This record gives sequence, C-alpha cells and structure tokens, in this order.
Amino acid sequence: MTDQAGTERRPTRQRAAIARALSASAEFRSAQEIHADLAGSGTRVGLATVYRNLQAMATDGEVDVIRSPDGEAVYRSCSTDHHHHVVCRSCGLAVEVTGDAVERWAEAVAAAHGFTQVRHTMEMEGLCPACTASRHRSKVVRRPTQAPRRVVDG
Amino acid sequence: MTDQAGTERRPTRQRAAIARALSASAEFRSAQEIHADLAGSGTRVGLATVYRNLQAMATDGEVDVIRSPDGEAVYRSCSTDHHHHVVCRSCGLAVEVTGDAVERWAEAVAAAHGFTQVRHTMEMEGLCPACTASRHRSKVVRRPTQAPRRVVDG
DNA sequence: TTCACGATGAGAATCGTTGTCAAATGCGAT
DNA sequence: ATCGCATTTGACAACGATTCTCATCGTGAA
Repeated sequence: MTDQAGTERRPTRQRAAIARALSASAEFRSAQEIHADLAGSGTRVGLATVYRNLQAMATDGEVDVIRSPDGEAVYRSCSTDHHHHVVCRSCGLAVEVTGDAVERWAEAVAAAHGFTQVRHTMEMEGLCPACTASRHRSKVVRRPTQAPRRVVDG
Repeated sequence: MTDQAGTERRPTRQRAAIARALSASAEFRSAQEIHADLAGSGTRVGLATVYRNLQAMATDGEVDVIRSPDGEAVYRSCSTDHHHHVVCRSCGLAVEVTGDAVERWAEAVAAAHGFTQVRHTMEMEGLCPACTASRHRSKVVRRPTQAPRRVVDG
C-alpha cells in the first residue's frame, strides 16, 4: 500500500508507544533513538514501524521534523516548548535562543500566502566566540583564500 | 574528519571547477548534481572529490548548506539571493518568501551570543489554501515518498 | 628539476531509510 | 464473541547518499 489517508489511522499499541516516547522528551529525537528507547523499555516495535509512524505523524502535523546536520531526520512532538539554536560549525557548541519576532514573522508571512496550520524550524550556525578567536590565531601565511567574510544577509 | 578551517588549501583544477559550477547557479544543488554537471560538461572529477570540496567550502563558510526534505545535502554559493520557503505538507506546493525581519533577528540574536559568520536556514510548513479547503471536505491524497514540488514566486 | 605532502579517483564500506510481503490485528457487521 | 477484510506490523532485503581507503597524481617550495 502506498498512501495512507490522514483521516483513518488505526490506533495500535505501537503507534501509541511511539507517540508516548516522543512526547516524553522536549528534544528532537531520531527514529533510531526512539526505536532504541522503546526496545530498552521493553516495548518491542519494529524499526520500520517506527519510521512509518513518525513519517505519518509528521505528515499529519502531529510532530515537527528537521534534519540534523548529519542528515538524520529528527522528530519532536509539536506542543512542546518552541525555541531555536545557534550552533558553532566548528566545535558544535549549541546555544538555545527564543524570540517572538521570528514566530510572528513566520506566522504572518505564511498567512499572507493563505497557508494554515503553519509550523517552522530555523537553525543558525556560525563560529562561537572561542572558535572565532582560534581561527584568527591559525591565520595563514599565504594570501587568504577567496573566502568573502560577509555571509549573513543584512 | 577534523575541522581544517583556516588552513590553506591547494588550488586544483577540480576545486576550481566545483566552485565554478556552484556559482553558475543561484539554486541549491546536491553534490551528485554538481558531479553530474561537471561530467556532462566534460570535466572529469571524482564524486568523492566533489563531496570533499563541497564540505570544505561549507566549513570555511564559502557556501551555504541545507538538507533537502529527503535528506540530501544541498549547496549554494553564499553571496546569492537569500530566501525561505513555505511548503505545503500535504501536496508539496512550495512558495518562496523573503523578509528582512528574520534576517535581522537572526543576525542580532547570534551576535548577542558572540557568534560570528552566522548563517541560517528557516523552513515553514503548513497547509496551502487548496489543501486547507479539501481537508474540510474529505480525505486528501497525500504525496508519495518523493514530494512533488512546484515552486511559485511570492 | 626535485622533494614532500596535500589532493584526487575508484571502488568498497557505512548507515539511515524505504520497499517487500507474509502474518497479525483492529473494526464493523453478524 | 465471531467473521471478513483492509490496515499494520515486523524481519530483512534493497537503496542511495556519503564516507573511507589507499595507491597515485599534482602543487608549492627549495
């Protein structure tokens, strides 16, 4: 079977377990992690099932999905506290940030295009203070690469 | 493996070709696509080399990277036009949007935490006008594994 | 030109994710 | 409670993007 209608989904113990595991954390978790969690807590659910349900939930708007920097799909239940991150692309340091500005902007823009039930994800990356410093130290002897500094639109 | 940022890199014809192919388009392109392009235009470059260089460029902040909805890493040279999308999670319709508000917010927030060379990605998803309507009527035929996506200008 | 070492290429190895299909299960009707 | 039947599930194969390996090549410096 190919598509599954969002209207009729059968409740199963597996689906419930997955939903529960998901809402047990406010963090983004990968399908594999959730599968491992369930296995660890004695709930035996097939990996494919975890993937299928997570996808279905995402399609139905029950959970948020983003791809982690290494390409893994990570999920988080929708209702949880919403925030964003600034991640250092050199050392991986992540700082949580929140702000109404983006939330409102996203909402307004989407609405302007007639979209409803809008959700958004935003990730920022750059160099943390420490890495910014160390990068200046190891500065090259030769002429700098053609790397332009201006990156963020302003 | 480890971050080599700041280290000098040798100029090679492959690296140049990749940079050129990248800046030839304002769109996000995958490593595979770039590899195919190069091959198509007679420039023989190994796939692994394309990956390596793209990554290095991203690490050095010369290009932006995001993951496409299906998990592929897609690259775009930095200086090009920056915008975001609102994607319909039911039919895949994608609308381009731009706005200074987010850009400035991201810049400000990151800077407040001492981050430099900050870049960001933001994706919004919801139900497009059509799908919002049809959802109220009956069940919707949802997109297959690969989302059919049309891009409209907004 | 020669040397030392980073860069490249071809293909194997990874690993997250999806497809396959027979068996199990939920639901409405009986 | 039971039957019929479509939806789900689970085990595992299949896939595909990305990374790794390593012998060989190319580049900057002497």
